[in-house]
Amino acid sequence: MLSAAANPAARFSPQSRVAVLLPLPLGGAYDYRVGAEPVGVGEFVTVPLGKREVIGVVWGEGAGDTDSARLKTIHQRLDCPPLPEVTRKFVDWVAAYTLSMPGLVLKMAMSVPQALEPARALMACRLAPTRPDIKLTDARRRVLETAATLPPLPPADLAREAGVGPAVVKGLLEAGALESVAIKRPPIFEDPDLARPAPTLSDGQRQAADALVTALDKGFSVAVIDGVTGSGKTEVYFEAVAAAVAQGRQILVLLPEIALSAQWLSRFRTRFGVEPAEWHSELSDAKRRETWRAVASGEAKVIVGARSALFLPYPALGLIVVDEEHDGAFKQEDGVSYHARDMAVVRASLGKIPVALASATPSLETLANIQAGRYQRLHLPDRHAGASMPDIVPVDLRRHPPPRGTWLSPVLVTALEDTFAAGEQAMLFLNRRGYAPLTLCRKCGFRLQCPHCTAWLVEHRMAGKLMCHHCGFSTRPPEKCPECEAEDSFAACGPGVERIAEEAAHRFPGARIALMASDTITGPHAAAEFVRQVADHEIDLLIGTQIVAKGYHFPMLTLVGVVDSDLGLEGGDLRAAERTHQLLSQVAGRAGRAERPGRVLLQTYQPDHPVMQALVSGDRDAFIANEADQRREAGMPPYGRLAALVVSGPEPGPLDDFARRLARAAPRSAEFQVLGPAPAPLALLRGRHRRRFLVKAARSVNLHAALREWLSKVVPQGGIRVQVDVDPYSFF
DNA sequence: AGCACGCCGACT
DNA sequence: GTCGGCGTGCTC
Repeated sequence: MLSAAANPAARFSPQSRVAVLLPLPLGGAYDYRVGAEPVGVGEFVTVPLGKREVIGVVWGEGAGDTDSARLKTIHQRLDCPPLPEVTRKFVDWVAAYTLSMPGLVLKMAMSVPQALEPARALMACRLAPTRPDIKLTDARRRVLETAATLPPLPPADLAREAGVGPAVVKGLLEAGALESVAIKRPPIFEDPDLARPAPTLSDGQRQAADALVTALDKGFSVAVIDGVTGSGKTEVYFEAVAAAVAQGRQILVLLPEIALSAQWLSRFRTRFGVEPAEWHSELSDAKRRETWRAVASGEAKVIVGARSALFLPYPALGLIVVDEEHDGAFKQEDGVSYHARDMAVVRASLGKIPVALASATPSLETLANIQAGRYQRLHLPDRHAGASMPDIVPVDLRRHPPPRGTWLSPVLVTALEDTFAAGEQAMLFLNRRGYAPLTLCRKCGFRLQCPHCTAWLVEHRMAGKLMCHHCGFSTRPPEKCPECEAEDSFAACGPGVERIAEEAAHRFPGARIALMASDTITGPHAAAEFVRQVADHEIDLLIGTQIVAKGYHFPMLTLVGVVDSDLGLEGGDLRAAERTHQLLSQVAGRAGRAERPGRVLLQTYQPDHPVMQALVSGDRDAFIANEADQRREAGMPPYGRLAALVVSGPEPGPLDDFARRLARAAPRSAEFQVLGPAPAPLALLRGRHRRRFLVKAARSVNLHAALREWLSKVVPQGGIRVQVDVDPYSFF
């Protein structure tokens, strides 16, 4: 009855041939011979590969296409929970969808190799059965008394309990008065406390929360929590989190930038009394290892993470929440390029569980899915606790221009003065790091450019550097112009946040000003400290880039000024208008979140642009409907499909030859259009030349099959690489 | 990803 | 004459 394929817990007997997937960029799983010990599908094993030994996962029956004489034997089975079937399916699915090597996707699910070693037992001290004849000091007596009354403790804990230094415990261990025993490691992550009182929800919130809770028992579904900033989306999904925990399931909450989400964590702590497990790129190796194990064993119940947390080996995942689902940070661009929101939906579907997408400005993709009836919309129309929506006003820079050499219009300056006079806080938003985006020579017009990229060097005056925002290149400002050798001839062009801070400091000498940008915030702690300073009103004016737009809640913040509302509209990329609308809505949502009404001033040269009009009127739905119509007519996502193909290489000549050959091999039809090759928007990036193709396909064609077929026809060589991005977001 | 093999510059 | 630079290629 039970064939290997039908039985998810298939085991393979000694000497049989199995496929082992290795976390390496290889075309697929490799076949190995099972050793003396049988192995099960999903189990972690070590295998020989060339001269070394690597950890892999038993992926299924061997393919059998390798000569059995060449087959090597599995070395050993590792003693840790097998990779769950749904995780394996997910790895395969993502690899197929993104056209990337399955091993690279597996790597995302494995994190650190040490995580797979058996957990080291924790050493603890207790009284030895017989006390040797030793000199008893006060400190030693305290330690022995403490050890007699408490269960065995690790040396450091015992020393702390006894109020002595660690050396005393060490001395007693060596003297034989204490002995060490192995104890079970205490759980690292405590279960959320469900007995804590839940906040009172509004009727709208209650309905949405009930819908999410009901969905927990009904298999796969997608719900969209669509509510304006301040409408209490987090409280709503916390109810579903609580219900899922009560069922003994695990919950994954994806945030766009976990390292900057101190406020989210404190809300979680308030609601559930414990810390959730965190997963993001800045975890230390030790933390990463113990978190991975706690997820794999089921000990960690609630995991909050960045997009990579999707690939953790959850044995009992019951709910996924994607907060700020519209956020571009969910799209991974390098390596395996995937959109975490879309993959979260896939993961939920494979796991037959519900997923909730939350946003004040849902993406067009998500809204299209609501319209098509695939996703259920849970609408929260009002700000809770009586707060009203901020008043959004455009400031026409043609009519109220800032004085020469400055960037704040008199209208905005007056509003800021009024705000400070009323004892309230303000925020200025400009999505541009550094002092000035471009530096040029006044004598000859030479522009300082990155030597490795097609990009200007951005002056960071506080750091005393010129930096490339694409590759990290940084240099001291040159003494004289590299072109005409003129001295002191450099002029900063345009504003960055540092320059706005300079202007504000000059304009409002009494105001306490803080600058917040990704390069001035060095980690979660710095971000938390910043947030605290603003929340405690130690800051009057917060000036920042994108990161101030995130879900912070500052009750005294009543004025938001957007320095350059038109910035995101440049470049004419597909999502420019949608993205600008989302970003500015988010920024605007920072104003007036408590009982004080908020005001938002949008400095713009295009007050009639549909994006500005939509923000001013608050009619998001009309704006989106119009965007959707345009996309539909152009056959663009979500109504048509896109893939970007970037070919890169060290030399432009051979690269162009290769690109031309690729172009000639392209299948072309009305349903599958290939545009390019064209120089990629960054024609030179990190020293590599880049050319780009754009594939525009109708939903009716099998995009993946066509791409695979196409790419198989031309083999890159000479250091040339082909990178595929299915559903590209940014066009860089 | 590693680790090999392989072909051109500064050392004993 | 060798030691060693990292470019290309393979690993079941």
